[in-house]
Amino acid sequence: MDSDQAKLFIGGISWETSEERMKEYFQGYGDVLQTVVMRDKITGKPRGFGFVVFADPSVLDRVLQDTHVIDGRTVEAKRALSREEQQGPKSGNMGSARSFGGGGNTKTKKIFVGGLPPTLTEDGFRTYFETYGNVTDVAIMFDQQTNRPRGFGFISFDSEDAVDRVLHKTYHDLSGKQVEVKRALPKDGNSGFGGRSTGNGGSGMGGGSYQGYGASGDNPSSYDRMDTSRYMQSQNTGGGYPSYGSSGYGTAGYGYGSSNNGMGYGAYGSYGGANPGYGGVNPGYGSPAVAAFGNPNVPGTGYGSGQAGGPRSSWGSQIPSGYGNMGYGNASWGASSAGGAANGGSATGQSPTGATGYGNQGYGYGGYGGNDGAYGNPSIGGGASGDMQSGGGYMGSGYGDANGNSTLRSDTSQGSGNYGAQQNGPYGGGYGGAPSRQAQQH
DNA sequence: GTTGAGCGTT
Repeated sequence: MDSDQAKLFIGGISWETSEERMKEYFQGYGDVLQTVVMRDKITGKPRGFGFVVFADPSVLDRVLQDTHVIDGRTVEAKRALSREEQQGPKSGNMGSARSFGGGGNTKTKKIFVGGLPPTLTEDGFRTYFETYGNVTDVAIMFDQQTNRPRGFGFISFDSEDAVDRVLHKTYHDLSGKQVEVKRALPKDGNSGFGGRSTGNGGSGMGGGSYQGYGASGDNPSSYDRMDTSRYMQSQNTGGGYPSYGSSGYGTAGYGYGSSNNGMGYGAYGSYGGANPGYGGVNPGYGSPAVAAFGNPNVPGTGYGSGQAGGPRSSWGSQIPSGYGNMGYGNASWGASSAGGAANGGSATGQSPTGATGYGNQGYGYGGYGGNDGAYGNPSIGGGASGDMQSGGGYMGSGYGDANGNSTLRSDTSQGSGNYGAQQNGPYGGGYGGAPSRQAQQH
């Protein structure tokens, strides 16, 4: 993030130190766009650190060299870590992500604006942004109960250029107070592939090429079977999985059929290719944080991979949280981040839909070499990561249904082909059932 | 007391 380049973390500050005080202090080095003192959200007690954002990154060097005493405490200034960095340094390949982020893969023309002063009106909001282009929509969010401003809002433009212009700067001076702009997260998981940040997230496995899939693979037809995506976005209770798979890429050819229509898992499909008989088994399921079917014998392979559950929040970095990670079985996938990357471009990082786990396999990821019997092994305890769907019952039940039976919630009787030893999960047996043709051929 | 927090409605 550009703004992070000029942002410093200030640690060890006094509990008495305010934003104002910090600003006064650091103003001595150059223009300060913003200071913030972090407090406990509940108690309001200062946590002893904060951030300062300078207008000009070049002053950082001086700031970093000096020692600083504010309100009687010697504080420590360090470069602020981006969230990506916090999760695990990725040898600085972040920069390359840029071309994706700003570029043409973005569909959303909506901007999230954070840090709004409570006094700001929608008029003021709009007026400011109109200088960047045609504003088509403005919204300042209020708490539904208290009716108090929540401090953020949205602004929509009619052109991507305008959006780009706005995003060129992360901080905007709106009637005296700095606000922060970011691309809005697409609210519905399908639209958009809008996630920026390209999730080069990890893996380093040529995320670029995935992006390609991410973008082009979008198969609109999948929308047809989804009612309102909004609806599905909510918990997966009961209804089973919405067809996350919006993807369905490769639809034909890859056996991604939507054989499970209605039932949810739909599009997953398999890749059956290399592993006849496993037809149904498909990485990712696109389901949120589904742990992959790991081969228990391969520790470290990333079941939940990616950030199952996503640490803290994905705001800010908007990293795709690795839905649909596959990584099952094979260590070589292990990285699971492979999954993350694969989904990367499209994962919204937020929406349970979207982010289908396209069967990476078959796309050159080296087979999943997983060992066959492993699937469904009850010991996997798979669900692990699934913080979104508690219970993680996915596993347990044999997917891959060799019968090509696409029935979800089938009972054990479907068994023959099921690898799963038990039917723990609410999702019953053999989902994945996918495209029978592959599963059965042979 | 040392790396935040925020994503809707039509």
